[in-house]
Amino acid sequence: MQASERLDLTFSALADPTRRAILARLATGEATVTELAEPFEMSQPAISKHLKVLERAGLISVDVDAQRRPRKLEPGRLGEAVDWIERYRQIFEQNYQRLDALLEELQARPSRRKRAKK
Amino acid sequence: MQASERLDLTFSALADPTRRAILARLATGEATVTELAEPFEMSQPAISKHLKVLERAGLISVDVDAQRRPRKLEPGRLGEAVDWIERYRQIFEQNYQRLDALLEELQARPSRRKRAKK
DNA sequence: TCATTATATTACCACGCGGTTATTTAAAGG
DNA sequence: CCTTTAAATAACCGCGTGGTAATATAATGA
Repeated sequence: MQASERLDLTFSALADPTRRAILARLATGEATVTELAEPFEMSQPAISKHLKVLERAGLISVDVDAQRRPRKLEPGRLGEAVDWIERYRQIFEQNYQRLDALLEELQARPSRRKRAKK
Repeated sequence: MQASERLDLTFSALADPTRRAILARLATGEATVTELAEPFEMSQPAISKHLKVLERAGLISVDVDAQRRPRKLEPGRLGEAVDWIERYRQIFEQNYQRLDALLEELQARPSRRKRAKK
């Protein structure tokens, strides 16, 4: 799968508060569908759908234990998401440093602007 | 606004490849709607919609310069998103450490399991 | 004043998402 | 076997999203 597709799936999986709560719960250890459904005012099929979204995003994985299907967190994709964000924050910061230096220079030696700020 | 709502808006804004590309572009400096629309095979109103999503999420802000409306990156919300992810990665890592220790202990002194792995 | 440029807004459409209830599948265990 | 338990699947619904084309708004500048 393409990196961009993976980011699509990861970020849209993280965009739902129920799914974030599921991940938060799974961060403390694996859990079954019914265990995960219990704290929510929501049907079991609804939770199963959310879990499928999280699986497609590669954020969780399934084990098999009799009739149970315990889920556990798979944090690799979270890392990719953080990496994407941090990359552009860094570029921005560098740019901001330069802008800052430029502003200081302009205060020291003010000159004509290309377009007036209205 | 609630922190959870902000995360909803931030992550769903990041879930679209066009919007991520826009943010990547804005990380290198501010740009107008038409400048942003140019590299995409997409109409100007489509880009304006994407920009509105990014604004609602607080990821960008608008300046006024004559008829132009240059957008610039507002990286604070990206920080909130990273913080959320990193928090649960950390909890998971700690849990994983403990699990690791437990597994070592089990190998040293194996005992009855509660439920067979089938 | 009038044409041009930049952007926003409106109206529309197809599609996917998040939820429901009802039903089905699969394994466990008496 | 048959019942129970755990989870998945199907069918459905309302709504938001991502796109379009057409039009409106706003500021510039000749």
